Amino acid sequence: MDTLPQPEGTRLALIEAGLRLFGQQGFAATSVRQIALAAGANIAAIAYHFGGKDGLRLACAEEFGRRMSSAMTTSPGRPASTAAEARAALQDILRAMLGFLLGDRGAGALVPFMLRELAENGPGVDLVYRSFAEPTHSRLCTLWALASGHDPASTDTRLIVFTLIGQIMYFRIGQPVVTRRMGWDTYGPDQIDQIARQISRNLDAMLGFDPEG
Amino acid sequence: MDTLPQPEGTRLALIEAGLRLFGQQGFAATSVRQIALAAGANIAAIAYHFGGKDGLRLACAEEFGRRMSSAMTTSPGRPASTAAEARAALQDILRAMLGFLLGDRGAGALVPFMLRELAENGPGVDLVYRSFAEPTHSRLCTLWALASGHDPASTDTRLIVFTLIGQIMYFRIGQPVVTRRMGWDTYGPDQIDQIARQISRNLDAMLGFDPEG
DNA sequence: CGGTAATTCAAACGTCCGTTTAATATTTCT
DNA sequence: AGAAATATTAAACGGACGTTTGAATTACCG
Repeated sequence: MDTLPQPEGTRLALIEAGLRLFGQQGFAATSVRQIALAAGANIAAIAYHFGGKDGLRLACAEEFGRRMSSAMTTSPGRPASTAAEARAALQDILRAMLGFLLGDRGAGALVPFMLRELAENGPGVDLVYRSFAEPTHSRLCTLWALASGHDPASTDTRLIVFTLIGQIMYFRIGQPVVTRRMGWDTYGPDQIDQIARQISRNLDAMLGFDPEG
Repeated sequence: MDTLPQPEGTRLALIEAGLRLFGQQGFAATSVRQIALAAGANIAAIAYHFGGKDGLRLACAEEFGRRMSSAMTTSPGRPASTAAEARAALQDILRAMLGFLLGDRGAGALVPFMLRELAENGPGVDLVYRSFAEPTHSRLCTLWALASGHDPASTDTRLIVFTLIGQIMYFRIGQPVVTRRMGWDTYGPDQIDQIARQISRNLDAMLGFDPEG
């Protein structure tokens, strides 16, 4: 276990192809030949650099963690100290999460890879947890506690935050169901805005905040 | 396209093994040999009865739809005509959905199969939609409209109902993340109750209903 | 420059995949 | 009972899989 330097060259190309293809098709349904072809590398390069297909999967999870961690730390937002500021920060974070999960820019192959790893309960779920789920949940717990006046460490607070996250995540995971029922063909900016406004209203309601008053 | 009689014997055994294994491991990661072994049938039986592995997958989706439809129609509940009744009916349905998705009884292999098919966007997603997602969403829209006084067919109503569903679904899909963060090893009756109470509180808040008053 | 290590490559490895075959067993019906 | 349809079986098929091999190439460094 060394310090995980940033990969480059063939290594990086293989990891990026793996992130994309594993995310699109799943681990079992993706062949090493397909990955090598997409990366412009030889088939044997996967065994050479990562020891095998499973090793590449882990390397992809590590790269996911690396990029996600840097994405998390570069968007701290201004610190909230009052309940009103905390509520505003919650709105901002939830909106950003929705854009990250549903939008087509930025996230790229990261979100599909994460959801696959989660659904397949693969070896990358640990890194998904540590680099994305836990930090996000923690920040939201702190802000919720500040905005609502409750204990940030209580069971109820942690559950409430999961209901907030779940509302957002489902619009991505259940995308084929949602778009079909809504009569949309994809999530465009307008659709994302509509969803965001609804989630924002839900948050206000859960906080007992009346935006009209 | 005949009338889809209930399968029996080898056919049924293969379908049940397929529902279970496809749900546990995913379609691509499950071999026909494994299915035949689990069903106590010969390998060639899959090709004989269903034309191939893909045919078995479709047959599993049809069986899923059959069981889900019957499960949906046998729990109509008493019809709601007032806002208070509608709110109570919403609480009941959401609680039942949570138990169905998180509990270990009844659902069996159906829920994992459904979630896999959804995650892989497989050919069964259409049947999942028609036999589960659409009927459930429709009922909830009607009840929400009655409970809140809004239009059951409006975009906002349909979105709100998806946020309700998403809160519940995420506790199943994100189970490894949730249990780890909550310090639980699984979802027991106590944990499900806690989650249900929180979702119930959220619903009340979204309806502008004050349970203390 | 020469030598050593690191990397890439075409080719082949053995294994498991989904499917097919052809023979046998079972059921169905006259 | 006997013919016909249906179902099950063991065995083999060609192909794709992940991996390994050993030589060729490239990069690094005294």
